[in-house]
Order: sequence, then structure tokens, then C-alpha cells
Amino acid sequence: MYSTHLSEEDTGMYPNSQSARHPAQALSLNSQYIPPPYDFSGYPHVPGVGDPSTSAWNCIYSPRDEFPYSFPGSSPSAGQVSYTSPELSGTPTAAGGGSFNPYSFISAQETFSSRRRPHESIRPSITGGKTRTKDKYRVVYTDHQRLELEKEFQYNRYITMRRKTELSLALSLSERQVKIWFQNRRAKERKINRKKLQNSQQASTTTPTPPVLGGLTDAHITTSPSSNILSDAISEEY
DNA sequence: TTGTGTTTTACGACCTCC
DNA sequence: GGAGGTCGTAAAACACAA
Repeated sequence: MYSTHLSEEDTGMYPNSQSARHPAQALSLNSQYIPPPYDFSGYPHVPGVGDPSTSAWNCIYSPRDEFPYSFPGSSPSAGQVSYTSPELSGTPTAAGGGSFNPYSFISAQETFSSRRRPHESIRPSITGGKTRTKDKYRVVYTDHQRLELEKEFQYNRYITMRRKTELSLALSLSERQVKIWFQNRRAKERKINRKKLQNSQQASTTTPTPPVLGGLTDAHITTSPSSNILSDAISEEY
């Protein structure tokens, strides 16, 4: 039923995927995309989660050499993603001592887990494993994995090759999993935005009050990593 | 419990771009 | 041709009301 070829990159399907092109520069959706000037001195986008100057952000996301794109109307400096949800507002502890794991947001992970409590038995130990097999159709990512992916997503809707590689290593996921997670995450955001747009349209037709989400359109999700949409979405989802 | 609805991984099909 | 994009979907995992 399902092909078993998956996890190509676990076996090296994309061993050196150094594609020259970035999707954000090529896809049609790019009509919405405006590469902003990036001046990420530090990592200002997740105030509640990481103060670049004091937290693990510093070492992990140290000067992002690779974030050539962002979202229309957004500027990272203005884009203060607010992890308003309790789960996401965990304060990252200083990066875990010594060993190479730039993603040790221990407390964040813990707080993140308040809602979902995936079965331990199926927790992914996917490193290099197939993920859609008969007895393991899909794995459930750990809260930590999801938190880090989410943070990256807040920073940028489209992950770069380099960050994908870094994340996959740090989170013990394959690059393919990271890529697909981002695809799914964008789809989720579009879905949320569509829903909100519908709701606001309905509201505007049924009530005299102006729509709260003025100007919000799906396409523009894109607006900013720090958009209310997203914050809301996060709040809703986690 | 269990039934039901929603969310989360993962994929295939198809598209665009280089 | 190969990479990654969206879209639609399958099925597991999960939440929650009855």
C-alpha cells in the first residue's frame, strides 16, 4: 500500500543536496514573497523564548548566515514572535552543558508538553528508520522536536538547506522529515488563515462590527513571522 | 469505555524552476 | 532530471463529550 522506499535520505537520497535554487525564489508563491534586508544581529524573534544575548539562541542560531528570505511586510526586527501560549513560552535554559546539542531547551520542552502526551512507546527513535511501515505508520515527534521546529518556523517559513541539515542533526530527524514538517506546517498555517478569513467574512456579513482581522488574507500569511495570525495559531495549537 | 472530530506525520501527484 | 513547492489524502495519535 505504501511504498517502502521512504526515508530516501536516510539512505542518502539527498546526500549532498546543495541545490542552487531556493524555493522562495522560484515558486509561484514567491509572488508574495519579498526578500527583505536581513539584519539579524542576534536572534530577536522569540522574545519569550530566547534572548539571543543570554540564551541558547546565542549559540545555536548565532549569526544566521543563511536567511535570505522572509515574509512580505515583515521585518525580523519588528517581527517579534510571541509565544503566547504557555506551552511555548518556556524559558530555555542555557544550552545544555558542553555536549554538542545546540537545541537543549529543556524547560521549554517540558512546558511544551503540557497538552500532548504522546505514547512513549512510539516515541521516535527514527534516526535512520523508516517511518511508514506496517507497524509504525508514523511517529510522533517529541515535544522538543516540535518546539524546535516551530521556533525555526517562526523564524522562517521556508527552511534553508543549511538549517535543515542542522535541525535534522540536532533533532535526530532526517532532512526529509524536517522538510516535510515544514511543508505540513505551512499547509496548516494556510488552513488556519483560510478559516480565519472565512470567519471574519462571516462576521462582517452578520454583524456591523468591522472584521478584527482586517487585511488578513491567506496569501499573506506571509506577513510576518510575528504576525498575530501565527501567534494565535500557536496559541491555538499548543 | 467509546464514538467522533481534530491534529499530526508521511506520502503521491503534479507543478515550477534551474 | 532533480530539487523543493502545494494540494489532497491516509492513517495514527490525540482530545473530549456522551
